[in-house]
This record gives sequence, C-alpha cells and structure tokens, in this order.
Amino acid sequence: MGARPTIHDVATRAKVSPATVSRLLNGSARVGPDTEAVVRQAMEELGYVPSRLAQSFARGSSRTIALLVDGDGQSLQGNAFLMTIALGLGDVLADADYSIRIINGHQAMRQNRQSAAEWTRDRWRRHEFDGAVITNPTMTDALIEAIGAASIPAVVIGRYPHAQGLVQVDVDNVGGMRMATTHLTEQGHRRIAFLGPPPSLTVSSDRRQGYMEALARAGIKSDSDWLLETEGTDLEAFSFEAAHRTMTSALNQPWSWTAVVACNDEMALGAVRALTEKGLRVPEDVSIVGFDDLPFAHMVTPALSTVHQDIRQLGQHAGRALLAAVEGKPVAELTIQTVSFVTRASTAKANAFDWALDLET
Amino acid sequence: MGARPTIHDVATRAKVSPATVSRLLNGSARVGPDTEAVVRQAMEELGYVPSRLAQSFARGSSRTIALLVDGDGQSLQGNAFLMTIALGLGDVLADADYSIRIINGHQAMRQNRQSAAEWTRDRWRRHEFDGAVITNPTMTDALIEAIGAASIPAVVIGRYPHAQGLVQVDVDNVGGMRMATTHLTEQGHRRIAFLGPPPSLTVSSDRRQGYMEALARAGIKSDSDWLLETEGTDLEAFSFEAAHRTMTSALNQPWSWTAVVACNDEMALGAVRALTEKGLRVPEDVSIVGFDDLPFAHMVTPALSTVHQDIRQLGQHAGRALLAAVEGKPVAELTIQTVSFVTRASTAKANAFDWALDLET
DNA sequence: GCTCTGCGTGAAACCAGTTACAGAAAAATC
DNA sequence: GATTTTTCTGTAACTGGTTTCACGCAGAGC
Repeated sequence: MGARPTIHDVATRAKVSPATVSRLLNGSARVGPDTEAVVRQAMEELGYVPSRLAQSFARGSSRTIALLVDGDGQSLQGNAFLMTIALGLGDVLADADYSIRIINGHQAMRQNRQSAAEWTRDRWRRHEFDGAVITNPTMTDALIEAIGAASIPAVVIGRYPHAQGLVQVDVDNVGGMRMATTHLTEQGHRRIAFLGPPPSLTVSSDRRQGYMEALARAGIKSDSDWLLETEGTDLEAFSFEAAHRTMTSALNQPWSWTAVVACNDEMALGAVRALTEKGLRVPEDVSIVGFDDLPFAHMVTPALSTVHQDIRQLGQHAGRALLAAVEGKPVAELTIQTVSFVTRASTAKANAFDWALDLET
Repeated sequence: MGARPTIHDVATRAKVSPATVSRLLNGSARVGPDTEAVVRQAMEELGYVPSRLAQSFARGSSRTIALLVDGDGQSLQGNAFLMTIALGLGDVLADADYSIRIINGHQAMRQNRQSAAEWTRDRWRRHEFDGAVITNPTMTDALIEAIGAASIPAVVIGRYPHAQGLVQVDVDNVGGMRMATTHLTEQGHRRIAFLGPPPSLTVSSDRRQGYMEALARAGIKSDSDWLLETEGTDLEAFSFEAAHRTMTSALNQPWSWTAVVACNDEMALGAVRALTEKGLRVPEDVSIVGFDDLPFAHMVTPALSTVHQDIRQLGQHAGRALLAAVEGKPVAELTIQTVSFVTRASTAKANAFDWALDLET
C-alpha cells in the first residue's frame, strides 16, 4: 500500500477529528463508546501505528533513559554486569513505555574533544534521554558530579560517597562479606586472611568492614598480617592479576591463616592460582571464598563458594528509582539490596591440626 | 536563561532565517562566511543545542539502531557477549551519529500478547529504530525470518541458514576449531574426542567440521567413539551442565582418547570438572581446549587453551554492515572474522605411553 | 550593456502528533 | 421547564527543526 497512515488518515476515515483519535490513543480524555468503535475500526483497517518520533516531539520527551557506560573498559566481566543491569532496567521501564539507550561516554573525547561530562549534559539537553543510570566505578567521579550538578534525573549503581542528591542503589557489601567470613568461622577457621584493595573505594572499604565485623562477632582478634592488600589503580587492584601477585608474595613468607576471603570472585581465582602454583590444594589446605557469584563461579573447579547477588534485580530497583526520579516523585536516597551466601566446593572444615595450632597460640 | 533556546531564537539574534541556521548546522548547503560567523556567535551566546527530538521528527528518522535481545535468557555469559557487541556497534555507529537502543523482545509477550516478531515490526514502523542487530541463537528463527520479510535493515550475528537477504556477520568457527584441534595433534595427540551438541545449529556443525578437517589433515582417521554428544534443547546442549553429564557418562565406560576439544569454554570447564571428579588431571592425563576465550578462560586453573575471538571487533563489523544496509548501500552478504588460538595450561604434550599405545593399534 | 549562470538567503510548507480552548449536546439538578 | 453541570468533540495553535522553491545579486560571457 502507499505511505504510512497518519493520525489524520484515521480521523478522516472515521469521520472524526485527529484530536479525538489522539485522545483515544492515550486515554487523555474520555471518548464516546460509538466513536471509539468507529475509530478503532479505522485504525484496524489502515493498520495504523502512531509514529513515536512525532509523539516524542509533540510531548517534548523521548521516554528514553540512558545507560552510561565507559566503553574503553575492556572488562568483559563488567560488560556482563552492564547488560544484566540493562535487562533489569528494561523489565521495569518497558512497562512504563520507556526504552533504554546505551551511551558510551568514552566516545566523547574521540569525537569533539569535549569532556564526557559536558558531552553527556549536551545530549541530555538535546532531549536524547530523560534520565540516566550510572554504574560506579565504571565512570569517573567528575562525570557523576557533573550529572548531579546538571540536575539530570539519575541513579548511581554502587555507592558513591560524594554524590549529592543522586539516588543510589547498591548491594549489601558489608552484610555479604560478613556472611562469607562467618561461613568460614563456622567451618572452624580461626585465622582468616582478607585479600583485597586498600579501602579507597566504597566497595572495597565496605567489604573489608564486613570481614572485620564477622571476625569480631566470632570473638577473633584480627591480625594485620591477615590483610593482604593488592596494588594498582582503582580498577586494577580488583583484578585477577593483582590478586595473583599479592597472594604469591604472601606465600613466599611464613603465613598462618587457613582460609582467605577475597574481595571478589576474580581475585579469589587469582588466589587459587597462586596457591596451586605453590602446590597447595583448595580447599584441603586453604579455603577460599569470593564475592559476586559471577557466571563462571560455579563452573570452575573447585566450584567457588561466594556471595550471590541478583544483578538483574538490582537493575530493576534502579529502574524503579529512576522512573520515580524522572517523573518527579519522591525517591529513597539509597536502596540496599540483600545478598546471599552460596556454599560450594572451595571451602572446607578447618582440620584438626590447625585447630590445635590455634589453641596453642 | 529561561527556556531552552530554539533555532528560531538563534535566527532572530543573528538576524537571519532559521533555514540558514539549519543549513549551517548540518552543512546541507553553503553559507556565506560572514553569515556563518554571526550565526556561530549567536549559537555560542545562547548556548544553543539543537533538539534531537525535533531533528528526528523533521527528518523522519531516529538515527537509532536496535539491539534485539531475548531478555529472558539468564545467561550472564551471553550478556557479556551482547554488551561487548553493543560497544563494538557503538564504536562505528557513534561516528555516524547513530545511537543504540536495547530492545528486549521477550517483553512483547508479557505486554500485549503479540508475537515478538509483530511487536518488533510495529516498533520499526513507529520509527523507533532504523535498523536492527540480531544475535543468533538468542532469538528465535521466526523472529529472524519476520525481520527479513518485513525488509527491515538488519544484520545477524552468528550465521543463520534460512536468512534470505539478511546480512550476516560471524566468526570463523570451522577455522578456529581446526586450529584448536591442530594444536593438539601437534602436541602429539592422535586420539582426540569432540565434546559438543549434535550439529543442528550452524555453530555446532561448523565447529565439529573444523575438528574433522584438522583430523583429516593430520592423517588421523576419526572414530565415532570420539564424538561425545551433549543433549538438551539448542541452548542447553551448549551448557556446562550438559557437558559435565556427557563427559561423566563417557568416563564410566572404557575410552581411548588423550585429549578433548570442547565446543565452547563453558563445556570445556564441564569436562574439566568431570575429569577431576574421576581423579584425572588436566593436562597431565588429558588435554582440553575450548572455544570463545570467555573472560574467565585465563583465570581458571589450569588456564584454558582456547580459540580467541575479538567480539568487540565483531560488533564493529556488524555496525559497518548495518550502517551500509540502513543507508541503502551495497553490503557483503557474509563477513567472516578470523580468530586465533591461544595456548595456555590446559593442554600438554601427549606422553610416551599414549604414543606407544597408539602405534600398537 | 544585456543575458546567463550560480551562489547565498528568506518565506513558507511540512513532518505527525498533542493539547488548550470553546462550543454543542446530553444529563442532572432544582 | 429552565438552568446548571457534565460529557463529548472539533478547531486551531503548537512542538523545533528541515527542505523546496523562488528570488536577488554578483560575476562571467557575448
């Protein structure tokens, strides 16, 4: 058939005004039952679908939310996280007829020498999106602050200390780590190391705190020798390689712990590698727990005991919060999502010898 | 201050017509040098940014491409793949001022009881996007065919046999598997098993073919006992669990191979688990290779030897192809991207004993 | 000096909806 | 039965750009 039918065509065919069709379409006002029937039939016959372009334009809103990513990051791991968040957002936002657009801040530089923050703000002003989701620590602090300052409705996933007025959604890092550590104490471990970056980011400090709390609750006096700190920039310090290096050098000196809690799964695997290279077995010689329950955590051998978080649900929380923010409704400043510990094969009971050793000291 | 400046405000301030401003903005016609200076200054002073909503509307195109995903899939692994593809698309499309929208076909059902295919077609007709990227086997055949039939510009990632006129982009599955298998023969292995789903999908049949070819080239006569077939629906048959089951039952019978090539990394890990449970060591007792080089492949112990594919680059290829398709330029029907084999710790030389055994038969 | 060409520019139509306003008809109230 | 209220519908302005067409003006060609 010819060109795409417009609301006008429908109106003509149904012998009503376009206004009436529009009203029927989005229920903005009441329409008589017989009129409705006629119009619906006309729409049916013409196969009419309203142009979203025109709708957005007329309404002055694209009903789109932006998922801000920093596309230079090579981390496939992070990508899995992001896409899962995106799906969670979609679960919530699709019902409200919003769609999700991926905006890669890193491209700003390449394109117009603008800062990512300015660039994002411009795109917001161009009505490319109504609100944004930012994942920390993927994005730089400057960007997050700029978003806040421009008063763009936004939610930050992963806590961010300096965000003013920004809505935040995060998993219970301290609770999760407490559960992981407690699992080890319950298995009889008394000397437990923590492998992680220095507490410069909220994630790392929260997780370390959870470890500390669990120790305290179990009546164990923590030892600074048990703090295995990785090195590198913020993101590097969370990596497999950093964990492997730190663990290897720790094993080159005398050590006393029988279990290690790693700041995330990737680092747990780094530890496993280092241990294996020294001829030690997991979990027979040392138990290991991780955090995140990444997709591969149950596939590695031994399967990793770790803290599970429902990332898609996290995305849904973020979606709901953002929706409220965009529509100007009141929003909780901070939503913390609960996590759970899953016991697999990388942890085992502390053996009798270790018990004895511990009682001795 | 006050309201957002429009092209009209700029025109008034610069004492020209809006048409001239528009022309300058997108270089659609020449503008005198002095006019240009005046207009640019006016834009600067007002802090003018054109409304993308209005632009899209006027041009009748949203300059958006859709990344079609099937959001019910729980596979975080697949999510990493999708987001990486998205970033690759972005690398190419952002330069052409296109943006990427995630469209989750699975939500169609929940929402309007429409089939995903109809739903997608409607959204296309609503001008929500100009072209689409489909990843196979995430999406159903029906959808892919419907997209083709509706003549929506689209590219399929991963080959799809029944696609007519659809542009396809894929990695070199047969070449990759040939390399992986050849690596094993070069290490002295003569009896090599293939762990994978039956060849119902293009991916699986291509990969199996690569294995066969490598065997043939090495002068090895393949044995049907070496074909370890997993079971389950298309996607399940590619999973860790399926591989683990098949491998376990294979090990409960006498077997003769000294190495196994798995259809993908996940399945390789399933094999490692089964082997380990039987007290066999990787790679000392049996060597294993995978395919995909997923992010964790180098983090597991032993690190997995596997076929590496540059997924982001794959996304870039797809982006270029789609761009051409959208703009009506000629496009190569099929782009095959080369892959490389990376040797890590899960493969080792066949030992002398096995050699002897082989010569004997 | 007159016509021809081409460049730069403005006026106005156009894209496809939404919505404020007003008016007519029907229903409710007194 | 007259008045008020409510419900339904149409008219027309508006969203902010793009693009066609026509025209004025300058330099080139004769």
